[in-house]
Amino acid sequence: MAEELDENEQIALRRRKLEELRQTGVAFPNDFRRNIMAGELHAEYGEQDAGEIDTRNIRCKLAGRLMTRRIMGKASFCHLQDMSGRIQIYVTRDALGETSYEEFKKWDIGDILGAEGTLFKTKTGELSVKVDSLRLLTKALRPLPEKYHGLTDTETKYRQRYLDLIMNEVARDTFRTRTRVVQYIRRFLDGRGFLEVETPMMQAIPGGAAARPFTTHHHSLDMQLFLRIAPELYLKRLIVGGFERVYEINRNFRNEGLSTRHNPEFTMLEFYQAYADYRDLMDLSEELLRGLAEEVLGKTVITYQGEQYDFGQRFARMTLAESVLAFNPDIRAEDLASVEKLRAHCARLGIPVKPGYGAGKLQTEIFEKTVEANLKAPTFITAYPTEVSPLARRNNEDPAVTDRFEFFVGGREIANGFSELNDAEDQAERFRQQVQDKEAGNEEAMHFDADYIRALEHGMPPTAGEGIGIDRLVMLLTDSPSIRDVLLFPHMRPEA
RNA sequence: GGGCCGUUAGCUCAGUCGGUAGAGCAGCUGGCUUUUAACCAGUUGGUCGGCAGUUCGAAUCUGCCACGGCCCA
Repeated sequence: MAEELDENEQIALRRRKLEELRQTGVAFPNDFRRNIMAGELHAEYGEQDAGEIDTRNIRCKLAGRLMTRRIMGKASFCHLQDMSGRIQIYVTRDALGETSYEEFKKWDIGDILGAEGTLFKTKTGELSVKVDSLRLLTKALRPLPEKYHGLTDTETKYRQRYLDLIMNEVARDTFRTRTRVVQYIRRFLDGRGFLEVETPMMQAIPGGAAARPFTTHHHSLDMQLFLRIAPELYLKRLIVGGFERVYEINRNFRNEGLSTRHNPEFTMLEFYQAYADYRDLMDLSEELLRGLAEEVLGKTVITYQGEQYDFGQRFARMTLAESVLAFNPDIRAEDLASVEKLRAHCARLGIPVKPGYGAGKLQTEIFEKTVEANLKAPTFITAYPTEVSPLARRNNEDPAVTDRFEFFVGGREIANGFSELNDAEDQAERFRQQVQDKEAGNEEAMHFDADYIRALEHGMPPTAGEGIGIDRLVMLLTDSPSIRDVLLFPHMRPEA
């Protein structure tokens, strides 16, 4: 069914202009070649004085979108915008000839032009190109948002991201920063001997996290498949295979609600290092995050939504139990071992609990409700209960907790890492417990992955692994309040 | 899932007590050869998110729905 496009007189007029172009020649030429970009001109010549620039007679060919236009009779000033920035062009009837100049005056803001001319500086000192040849490369049929306020409508920014990118420098910066974040992480890990790999996005048994998966169907195999919720179990199979340091930066899919922190698909870094433990990874994380802040912000103090977080200082470290006690004066240390006492505390705090919850799960619930949001300064929380950590290695002294940490800043979880469980028999037992939970109605509980157990039975070296949520990290580094601000195309309901 | 707020011209926004809708930008016409939110004069453009209801009369009041935002679960 053909989509009904909204039309107005501005669009209709532009369509008529395009029709004229079709009649008189190639309406969409592709033979123009530029030899420089706006940003390069500013970088090279921005500081030079007008006389010097005139003397050097600098010729250039530019292409970009017409963003502004000031017509003063027989001369006009415009700004062309390309990927690197904007440059002013000076278009005159004398330099262009009467016919071309009259054509130019019929073009519209938003059109894409190719310009050739000589560099100069105006009397106000703006670097500009005096154009002697100008071509319309692509006719824009729809008008751009208003030049001064730009595009501010949140919904349109997300649905028509290209408009946001054309109009808003902040949006362009955010997504450039996102790319730099990922580039830095790759460099960091590559430099430490990690191998970047790709593992299945479609899995027969979704594993590696506690989450509801999306389902899909393979027609020729006639089987149900799940979009992955995590790459973890595949990456650890690679560790078994002898790839002792691997990482993957890719999408995960979790079937949960949307919020300022959740998108159904999101990007995760996971990396695994053999012959290391969770403490090694905490050190590594600190180094990574500190270097990343320096790389993209040029400093280690991050300002997020008016608050400041210092990545230059050593990050705080405390156990989950310690943090629960620190933020809950009403809870005594001995209560943490008692399911009865913990249930009472949950009731008092208004935390809904289910019958099967043990002490570890109850502690974690209390942690999430009362501690998490308060972890503003960069903090590692360690010693997560074994009950909520089915893939993590038990602590040698206290088998009720695991050698695991999560990293928090600004009250938000950014990373999750642990010494990996490489005891195949313990892992099998943990899976059985998960299956029981699933049968008891927990839709986020894990499946029993016999193939993964078989891999562990071949022997996985002692290994530590970690996941870092790239979107949340980028939010932090770009001071973005919503995850949608760091996703080029966030998930939206269909338009009405 | 619940609460609150929003949806008016291509964009950014006004719209009083319910009396048939305005501005700026953009567009169109004319003027203008160093402008930059260019300027000056004139001017076109509306399913007021959708559907019902109340009313002599609804952008405005009521209900339902859609989409978006924020908060909570």
